[in-house]
Amino acid sequence: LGDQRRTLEGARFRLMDAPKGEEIFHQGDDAEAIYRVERGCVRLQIDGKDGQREVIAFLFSGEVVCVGLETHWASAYAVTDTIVARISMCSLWELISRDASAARDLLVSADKRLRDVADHGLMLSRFTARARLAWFLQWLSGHDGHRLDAFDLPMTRRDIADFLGIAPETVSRLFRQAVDRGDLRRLSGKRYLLRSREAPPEADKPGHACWT
Amino acid sequence: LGDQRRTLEGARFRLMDAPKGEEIFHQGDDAEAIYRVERGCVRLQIDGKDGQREVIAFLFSGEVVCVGLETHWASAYAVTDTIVARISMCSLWELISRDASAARDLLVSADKRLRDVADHGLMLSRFTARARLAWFLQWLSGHDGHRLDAFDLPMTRRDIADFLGIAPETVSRLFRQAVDRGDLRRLSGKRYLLRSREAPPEADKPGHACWT
DNA sequence: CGGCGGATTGATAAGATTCAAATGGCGTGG
DNA sequence: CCACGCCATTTGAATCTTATCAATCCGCCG
Repeated sequence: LGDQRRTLEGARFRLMDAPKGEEIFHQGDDAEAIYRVERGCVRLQIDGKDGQREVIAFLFSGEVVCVGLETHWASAYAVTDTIVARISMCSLWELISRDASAARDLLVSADKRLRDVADHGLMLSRFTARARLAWFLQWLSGHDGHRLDAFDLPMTRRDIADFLGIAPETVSRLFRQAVDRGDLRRLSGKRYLLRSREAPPEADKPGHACWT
Repeated sequence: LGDQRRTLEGARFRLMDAPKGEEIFHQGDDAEAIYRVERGCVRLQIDGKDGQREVIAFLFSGEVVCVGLETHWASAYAVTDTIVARISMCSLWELISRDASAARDLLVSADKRLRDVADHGLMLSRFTARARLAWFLQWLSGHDGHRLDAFDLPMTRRDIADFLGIAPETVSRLFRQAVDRGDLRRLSGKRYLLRSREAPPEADKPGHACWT
């Protein structure tokens, strides 16, 4: 969907439905398959010991879901109604031994995920709460349908909070601030519009350099 | 060194020295090779725009250094005097097309790294500064020479701070507290000893459940 | 022996969390 | 179709952790 050639094209797979909120697999389960998101949004998360959880990533169409080749070390949930392509491990290994370029594609995909997670870590290390939300919204607005910067926010405040490493209340407050400031507008329901970040560079007036 | 069979055994490589502090490769450079640490300690980091940086990981003997298959999206530095095996990209692709199990090993290694980085993110999301240091010390004490829990701390306070996402001053304060509390002992120079975390479970006396 | 950079320590302030309460939206069932 | 109830979200106030700034100390290397 969109990509010229999808990762793992050529592998045997089975399409599966996952209604909103449903668990696709759970941390600790045997990894019997890997998945590719065909439609919708998937949330990857690690559950800590004290009920705390970290949302590692939100995945959209075309992205490969692979967190553990023997045992899943994270859980996957459908954020919206979702369709995933399930590729069993034996299909996967079969493909790899048959087609070296598939192995390469998979490595590239794994490296991309690693990079994303590392960037996520950079955000978690050093960003202020406000910068975190800005980072998230700008990332998201580049992903979805992105017609004229409008985008959907299918995930809950809690999901966002656990992704950004801040409290849900803080997320809420920052949303209000962003709207009040005019950086964010709510169009309807879950649909939002982010003020273009390529604001004219002559905007030297103090107050917000880029609202990050 | 230690592993039954090393990842990427069978690939052509060249051993290279990297004296303490030296850069092995830099973020943004073309990825001409991947590396395997043979001896010493390597630090992976991402440099942010404002001079801020995130230390993604510290790597020890046997671990594969791969952050970017076309362009390095992170930098690698020698924390101690280090020897790395340099495996050029063409050797790598050649190996993969020749030996599917090598591809599998590499995927497993990439997945392990991803898991580590995701765990790192969990720490960055939710842990208090004190829990971060505990997490770090316990991880490190399981890695190094680990004779009787004694271990080396080759990295600077600044490195640790950037790895844990806290200020160097905070790291310093927490070290003092851990030593005062008796959880950590300095043996000599960079050598430390961590109090066994398997403290008798009958230790119900309030004060420190596990000092995390 | 001197000097330089990393490490420590202290005081202060800012940011975010926490707890608690009120509000709102959404789906369900009447 | 509307009313109800539940759960997510919002809002407020107090608190606490940690960052920041600045000064000093220490260890190491030349």
